[in-house]
Amino acid sequence: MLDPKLIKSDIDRIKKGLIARGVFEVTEALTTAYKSKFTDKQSDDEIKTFFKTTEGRKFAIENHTLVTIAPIDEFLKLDDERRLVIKEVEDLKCLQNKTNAEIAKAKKDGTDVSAKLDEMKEIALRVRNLDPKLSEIEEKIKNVMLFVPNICHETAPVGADESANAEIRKWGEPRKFDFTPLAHGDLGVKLGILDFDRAAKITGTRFTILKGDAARLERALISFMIDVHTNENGYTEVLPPFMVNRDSMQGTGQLPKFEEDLFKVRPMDYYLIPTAEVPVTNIHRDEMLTMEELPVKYVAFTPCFRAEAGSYGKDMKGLIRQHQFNKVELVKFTLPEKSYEEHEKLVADAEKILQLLKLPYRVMALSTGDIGFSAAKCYDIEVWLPSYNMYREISSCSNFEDFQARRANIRFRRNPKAKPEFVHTLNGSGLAIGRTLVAVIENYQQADGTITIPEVLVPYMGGIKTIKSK
RNA sequence: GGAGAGAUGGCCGAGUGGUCGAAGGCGCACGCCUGCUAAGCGUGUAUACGACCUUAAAGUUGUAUCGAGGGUCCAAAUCCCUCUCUCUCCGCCA
Repeated sequence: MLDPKLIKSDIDRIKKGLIARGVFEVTEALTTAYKSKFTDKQSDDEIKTFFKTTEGRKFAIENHTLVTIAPIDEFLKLDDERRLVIKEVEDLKCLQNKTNAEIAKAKKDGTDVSAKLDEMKEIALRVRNLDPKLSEIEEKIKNVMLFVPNICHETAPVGADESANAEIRKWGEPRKFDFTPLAHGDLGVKLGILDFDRAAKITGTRFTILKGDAARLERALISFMIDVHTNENGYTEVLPPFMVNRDSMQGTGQLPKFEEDLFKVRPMDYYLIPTAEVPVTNIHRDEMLTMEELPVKYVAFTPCFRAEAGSYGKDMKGLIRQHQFNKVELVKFTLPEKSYEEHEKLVADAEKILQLLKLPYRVMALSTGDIGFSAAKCYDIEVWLPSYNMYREISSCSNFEDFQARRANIRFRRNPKAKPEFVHTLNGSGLAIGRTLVAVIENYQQADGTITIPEVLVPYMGGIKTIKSK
């Protein structure tokens, strides 16, 4: 059933002109035209007029950013229809209720009511005809709505894809090797601590067996990260279910749009979680939080399962892209006015792990074209990987503003009498364990083929300082 | 997996077809009263979506909501079906 709150707030957003991104892929030609024809001196109105005449679609220009407003007309039309039908149905029901009261009274008095009953039968029939019409319209609205992505924050760099991402800061210097560093996959197999072939045998491609010190290192990383986040960063540890129902997936925005990326569990209609974000954010679904509770901060370790059909090249080898991987995830529920402040803190909390591990990284602000469906703003933390000779994503920290809160109905009151408001939700990897393992193996490898254990992990490794061939 | 019991407002709890958005109690809010660490009295106390009104807040009004969905009926908290969840017992299991 359609959640009326969802309709209301989405229509409001759209009326305010805050619309879908994704315009760039659809109208690449327009973007090119836009770039070649206009300079920053042009007024927004001039540009707007140009686009209106260029194509039958409507566009809005805001701060020289092209945004489509195509869904507006459809929404408004459906909304008007909905209002009309509601009015009609409710008037009829009102009549019904009144007549019902009269019938009840008349029956008590012993008066004849057969004439009224006939009248009522007719009204009931009319209501019955209108009800499906209403649900059909609401279904349509819901379908449009659930596919409308979040609106990017004004501080997100504008651009079509990852080439427009902005580097915010860099930490550490990539190490200079006096030998040719191996890729983690090759080194791991050589050391006998990674086994891809047997994993493919027992399950399939894109699964890996960690063995001996690699398995222990994975476990060490998990404990280390959780300890830092709970002891130093103030998060509460949770261990959620690794399967969730459809409502949860819809609440955080994975469904309905990304069904094909998920593993479905039979015989229940459950899904394997693609990230702890799903079960952890949904902890407070349909709940009313109090002012004192906020911000709520959780850290959760879970395996993550991703079906993701497409893949390419180098990532197919090694641990970078797996159907199953471990991750420590940070999730926050905050006051709306605090979410961007908390977002910065969240990134810093994740960065701290890399700093303690002494792994070089950089922080990227994702462009409007690269940000995921549900996020308003997103920072990726990218760790240096010698075998790629580049930085690779190891954490993604997003502010969803009220996008997830609206879908999942997570609210709070400023005081017991105040109107409920939606919280803002945020999450970020803190960090992806598998990729951290890769970064440790590659950055800490030695000329003799051994791997030095980062200092902070030694206690978690039972005092072992080096991984050697057995 | 099998058998049974249950799900009502912030909480407890009545209510087996019509005047029930729902008795009563607790809690909470406001007011009154009272000279004593308190009690009493009164009033109010859900959410959502419409309409009207308003600069806005408020207000008036309609509809829906008694775990969820569907059905019967002129009319459902109440009858029927399906599902979910909780509790008790049995089975199975780490």
